[in-house]
Amino acid sequence: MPRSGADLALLLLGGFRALAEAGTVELAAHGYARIRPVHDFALHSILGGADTASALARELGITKQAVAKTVAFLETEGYVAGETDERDTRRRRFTVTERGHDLVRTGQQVFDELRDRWAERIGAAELEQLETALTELGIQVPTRLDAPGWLSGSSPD
Amino acid sequence: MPRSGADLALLLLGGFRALAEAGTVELAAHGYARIRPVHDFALHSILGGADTASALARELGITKQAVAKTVAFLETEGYVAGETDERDTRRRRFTVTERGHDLVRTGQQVFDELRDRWAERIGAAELEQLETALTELGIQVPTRLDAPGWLSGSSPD
DNA sequence: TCGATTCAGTCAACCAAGCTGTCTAGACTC
DNA sequence: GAGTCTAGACAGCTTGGTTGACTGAATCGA
Repeated sequence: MPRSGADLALLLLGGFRALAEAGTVELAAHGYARIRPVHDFALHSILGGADTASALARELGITKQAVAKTVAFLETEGYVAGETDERDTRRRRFTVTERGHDLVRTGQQVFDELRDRWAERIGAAELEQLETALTELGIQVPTRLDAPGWLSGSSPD
Repeated sequence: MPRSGADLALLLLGGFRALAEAGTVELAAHGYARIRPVHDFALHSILGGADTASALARELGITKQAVAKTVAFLETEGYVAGETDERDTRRRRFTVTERGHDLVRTGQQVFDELRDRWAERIGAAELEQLETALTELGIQVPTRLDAPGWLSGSSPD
């Protein structure tokens, strides 16, 4: 009995959602409320050197305005600090605060634990095979996190 | 080298997105533009007997208002037809039109083909194992399609 | 060196797909 | 027949993005 392609898609989405939901809950329980992946991504990008709004926009594939909002959140929540670049006063350069580092660390930990729990349930080998399969399919890690395609009517006009 | 939980989440999302994106494109190419999963879901639900706005809302887990918009789209695009229930004139009962059936059929076909293509690339056995693994994890097919948890800041206050 | 262009960032307005809250009106229930 | 429940609609809000117009700083080039 061959399974349907639609079910496959939903399984994948369901899997992601299960992890995501649990992760958000755990993070909130650790005191990191209202954290979305884009925040974590932004922190990673900043750590990776994309430390201005424009650079982040390029890296995250969203507009500068969207970045501005995201970074404003991160700044008011104390995850990043921004100050004007002395060499180029147009720019504000962001650095990840201690609390920001904590968030990144905790996030990693939380998701690793969730993965471990999965491994326990279906076996480490099977989980690794699942990851290998997806990797082999050339699944590229999405840079844009919102609007998962099919969901949000992103038809290419 | 153990992989990270975050990567696993992104692989799953990436997998879904790859299918979803390709599916949307294919559907658009077949003349079904701006179709989102919720549309397909709604059609299935109507076929399954949830043929009023309220019933659809319950089934899809969204509000009546959201259903109203969805159904309005489906109706103007000719996928469903609605007419007032004679027994209960408050209600409009929806039926799936021929075009609606075509869409459902084509959608299935498109996604099955995408799945076949994956099977060719990584092997049918491996793909089935992937599906089995996810199924074993008790991944439940998401009823709500938008706001995939971690993405949309659905923190449980 | 001055003018043109590019680039960083902000503001305002908009969009999409949901949401809540309020309402009308038809249908059951006693 | 009164009260309650249900179907559906309308208005307006929310979230997380978008576009477009703009200011002001930096850089390029004749």
